[in-house]
Amino acid sequence: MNVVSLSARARCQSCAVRSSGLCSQISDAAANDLARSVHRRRVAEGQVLFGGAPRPKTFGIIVSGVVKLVQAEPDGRSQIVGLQFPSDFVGRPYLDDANLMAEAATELDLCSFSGRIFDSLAEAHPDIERAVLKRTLADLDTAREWMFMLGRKTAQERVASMLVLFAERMRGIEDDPANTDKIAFEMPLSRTDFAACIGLRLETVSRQITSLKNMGIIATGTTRHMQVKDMAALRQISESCAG
Amino acid sequence: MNVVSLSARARCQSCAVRSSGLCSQISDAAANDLARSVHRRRVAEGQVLFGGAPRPKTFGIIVSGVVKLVQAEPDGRSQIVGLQFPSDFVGRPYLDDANLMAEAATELDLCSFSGRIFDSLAEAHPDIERAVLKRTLADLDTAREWMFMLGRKTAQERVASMLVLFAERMRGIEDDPANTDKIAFEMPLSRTDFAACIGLRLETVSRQITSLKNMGIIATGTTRHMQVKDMAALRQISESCAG
DNA sequence: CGACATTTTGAGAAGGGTCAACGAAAGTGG
DNA sequence: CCACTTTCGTTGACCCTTCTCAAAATGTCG
Repeated sequence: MNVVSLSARARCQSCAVRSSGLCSQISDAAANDLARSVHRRRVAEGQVLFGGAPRPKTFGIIVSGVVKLVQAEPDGRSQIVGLQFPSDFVGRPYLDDANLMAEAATELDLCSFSGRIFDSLAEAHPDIERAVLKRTLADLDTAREWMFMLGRKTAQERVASMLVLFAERMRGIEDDPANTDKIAFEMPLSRTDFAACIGLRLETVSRQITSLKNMGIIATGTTRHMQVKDMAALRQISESCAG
Repeated sequence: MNVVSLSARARCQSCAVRSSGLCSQISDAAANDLARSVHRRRVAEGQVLFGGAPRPKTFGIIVSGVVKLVQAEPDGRSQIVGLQFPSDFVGRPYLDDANLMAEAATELDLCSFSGRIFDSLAEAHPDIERAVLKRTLADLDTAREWMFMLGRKTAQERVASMLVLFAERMRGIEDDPANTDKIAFEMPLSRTDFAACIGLRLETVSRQITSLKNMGIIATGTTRHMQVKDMAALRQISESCAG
């Protein structure tokens, strides 16, 4: 069994999120058990991880890509209430029917496991539950800052805030970390999804992006390519639109 | 020590939230340890439980009253991002400086304990941590439904939603549970706080309440007294304002 | 009863929504 | 490889909801 567990863990050595994922915050014993139960899989953009009718109910840690959490109502309105990035945990423990849908916003690499396996691991290793608790508390903090944005910020502040978020979480693909003022990245979301994140219509988002371009703070190449030219200015706008 | 723990637990027998609080969802051993560490106290309206500068950092379970969680920015704007009612857990484990403030919206009865005690109890009893995890996940679900409201609902839907929430959580003081269509209760929040919950100005809230009164769906006595005359209609409005 | 805080009502302004047209990019099939 | 369709993003014009500022009304408490 040591052979199995060692080889399972060995695969983790080359994992892109080994130092920041949930798995890095638990005991070796728990990490070994987890590694043995996990499988790497690729998920196509648009695929539902949980919350859809047939309920695949996936758990996992994102290795690459972005997941959107969508709160949708029968009348067609929907709001994106969370985004999960590489190293984040995806899943809703202890509840079969969350009124919430998780969908791959981009193609994903997922280190995934089933709900049953999560339950038995949580039972055997309290430190896994503690790590999930810490992540959940952090998600709650994020959700509450997001609520401030939805309740109180202007359109321009919202767009700037979201661009700051993306710039911080999507960087590293082609950037040197030293250059913190100019950041280029691929937008993980369509304009429609972008708007659904910040509680606006896509036309409004488009206008605000144009406005930021005219101010010289950002530039866009092909549709999804975003270039922040003055991160400091963007941050300032994200906090107060007043001038 | 059994004498001590028994007498500590004995006090719980008369507690108003003994059957719904965190303490009812953990093992007897954990509940005994918790009971021994806890003290009942009364908190005045407006007092800060955590997040203020001198940082009292209270943990506790609400026995009576309402706590508001406020996300405030330096420029003066603030958004209420959560409300905690009797039997809810208050506190932010594992983080000294949440960017968030918890304040007594009404006078409170609190079954409280310190952060240090929480840490040692969590260490000794994994089931306490599991119970907190479940509460936190439920809080996250609530926050995300709230986000939908802030991002997508109209003023009238927001006011109706919040009244439904209050009606559901403030009832029981003078109501028979059989009569689910007419509910009377005391509003735990001022108009200003009410507005801060749903991302509107207080004038807009006031107008919407007037409008609901004119529709015959609610009635108000003195300022804080609210009477829902047609709960079904209120629910319907809370979900879609369309007509 | 009088002073203060809170709530309601009013009128006007503005931010963002809606509808519609246009342009750009990407997939499709010959 | 190129027309064709389809999807996605941008821009424009107009309108409606909500915000803002101001005043009146109501409630609260000494």
